[in-house]
Amino acid sequence: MADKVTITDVARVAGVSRQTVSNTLNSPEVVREATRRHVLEVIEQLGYRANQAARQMRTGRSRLIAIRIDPGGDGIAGSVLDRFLHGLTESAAQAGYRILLYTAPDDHSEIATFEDLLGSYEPDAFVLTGTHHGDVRTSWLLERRLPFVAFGRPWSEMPDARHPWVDVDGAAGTEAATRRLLAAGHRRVGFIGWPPGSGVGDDRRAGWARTLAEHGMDAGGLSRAGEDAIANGESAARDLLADGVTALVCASDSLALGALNVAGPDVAVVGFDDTPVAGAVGLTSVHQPLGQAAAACVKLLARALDSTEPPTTHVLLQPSLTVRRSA
Amino acid sequence: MADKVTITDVARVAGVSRQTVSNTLNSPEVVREATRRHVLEVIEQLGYRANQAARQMRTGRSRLIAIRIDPGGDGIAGSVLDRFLHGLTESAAQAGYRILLYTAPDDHSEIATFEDLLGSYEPDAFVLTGTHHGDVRTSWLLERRLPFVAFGRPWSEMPDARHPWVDVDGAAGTEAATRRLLAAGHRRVGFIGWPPGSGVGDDRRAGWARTLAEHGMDAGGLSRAGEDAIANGESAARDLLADGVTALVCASDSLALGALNVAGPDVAVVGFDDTPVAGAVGLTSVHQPLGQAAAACVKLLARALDSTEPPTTHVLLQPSLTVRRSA
DNA sequence: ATGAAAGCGCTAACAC
DNA sequence: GTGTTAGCGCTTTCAT
Repeated sequence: MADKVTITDVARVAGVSRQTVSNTLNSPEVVREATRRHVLEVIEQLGYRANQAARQMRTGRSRLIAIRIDPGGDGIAGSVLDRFLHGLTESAAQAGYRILLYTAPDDHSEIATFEDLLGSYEPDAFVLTGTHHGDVRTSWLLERRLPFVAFGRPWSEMPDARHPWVDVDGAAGTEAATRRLLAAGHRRVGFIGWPPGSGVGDDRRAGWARTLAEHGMDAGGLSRAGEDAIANGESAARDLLADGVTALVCASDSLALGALNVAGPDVAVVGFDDTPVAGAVGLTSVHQPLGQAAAACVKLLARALDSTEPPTTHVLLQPSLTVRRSA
Repeated sequence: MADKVTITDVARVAGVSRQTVSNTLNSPEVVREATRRHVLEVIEQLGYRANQAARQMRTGRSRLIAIRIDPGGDGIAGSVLDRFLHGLTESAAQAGYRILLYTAPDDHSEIATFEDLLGSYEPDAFVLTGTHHGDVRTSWLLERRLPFVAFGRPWSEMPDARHPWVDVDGAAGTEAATRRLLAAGHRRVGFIGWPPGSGVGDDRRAGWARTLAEHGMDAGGLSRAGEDAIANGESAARDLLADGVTALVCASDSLALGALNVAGPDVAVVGFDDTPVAGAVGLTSVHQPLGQAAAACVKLLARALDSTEPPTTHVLLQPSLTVRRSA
């Protein structure tokens, strides 16, 4: 029976005032050791849990972190967010926060949702994903000094785009992939990416290009597919293979899957994201430490939420290569 | 500037009392038409949003629906929950609810989380997924008369296991798949499923078996793989193919993927769930209307939350067949 | 149809 | 170190 135990009940049973119970929970150092212990026991025994709504009214803190969930394109990339979300929920719970979900068809609607949420549920912070050049969401939040962290670097030159972020070093991932291909004896290693301008895509391409350069090779075999789709990976791969390329580094598993479809057994292919599809078809892929990324987000948020002047902090995580049949 | 507009501000600007504003929102029929309109205008103009915490304290309703998020096995099935979650968030928002996430390693921990959540954030309802025989979670919630809906039928004979649920007719899905294979001329259609005892798996097998029976064929080509994994699909398929089967209906995309790996181009394969992987490899698969399922869950919950004595209601949705190269 | 008063559970100030 | 007071924003009686 966990029925509505209030702080008054705890105080009565423990034989102290309500305030002492509150202090035991929120400012333990101000309560005498013996009292503290006793109160804690009663709390345990009664199964008391502080009511969030009441606490929120008084403190203005909801202990809620909001994040957008969207069905990612072909669903392949979607699983990345899925895994990140799980890690986020877990890390947040450990830090005493819960995750609140919302959707939005585009960035401007998302801002409208910010306003809605802030006025009603009052989340303490937001986690942004898929940030991009000139992201209106970050500027909106920054202007209002609302706490948030971005999963993804701010791909922008704007000086005020300084905010906490967590990201995975994409270039390091494609570098590892390229190195492996080179070590396996491949001399013509191509890259399939997206059109230039996307920070994430450019970063991944850079890792490939710089590794070839280090080996005194020129980054000739480059193909920019259109948007992230299997069909685009197929046509891009066809072009490069006709060019004499024998190994392919791809900016995503979707593109890699397309490459795999048109590549013979001797062609090596490496994808990016290590999505479930990669495991299913035996595709070697760059793996992102999503659980760690989520934990880092929560850590940064907790820090920003506790100190008045949040220090801008960044965390850049290193990916690893999950090796399978394809390379 | 959307800074803390309270009901008092609206009342002052509109020249009415606070209650009239509250009534306009919660009992519109009790307010005179002209007043109502005016108040609504002021609300809009001021960007007022009722504070949830305050409302919750008074009414005891949080307008929060909680659901567990877990990284599903090989991640392939995980994308099903992902899509469902998105639909749920969207439908819930339309009904004035938000989705709160939590994790739990097992069913018993999940019950502990119920208690925790109920004592602090007080979600109005829970959405359960992956219900199974003798599910302790449903009985726990039922005993305490806590509102919840299960996505998945209660696969149990227990008479008190009566609660709202939404599900997709798995048997109808495998029936459609089997019919298509038969129509394409296949005479030996096998089935790859899981060990008996799982409600979901048994249901999907039943659809295949009854369709063969209708055609006067015996359901000989049956193979029960172990748990849901590609490797198990491979070995099961090998056995059946050696037996002379030319087409395979599978209980999941994971199993189907395994079948595809060992099947020649003339063998037809149909998966289940229409996950992103299916699209990627050209696998025909049974598609579940996840968005509709989510909407139905919210509808059932909203009904249960509004009437005192919640009528147990069920919704059984029909799947469709997404046809691709594999069949 | 509209207004006044009370109180949900909690914690920041301030007294003791 | 502990108890008392007040009030966060809202809605539910009850009076007008």
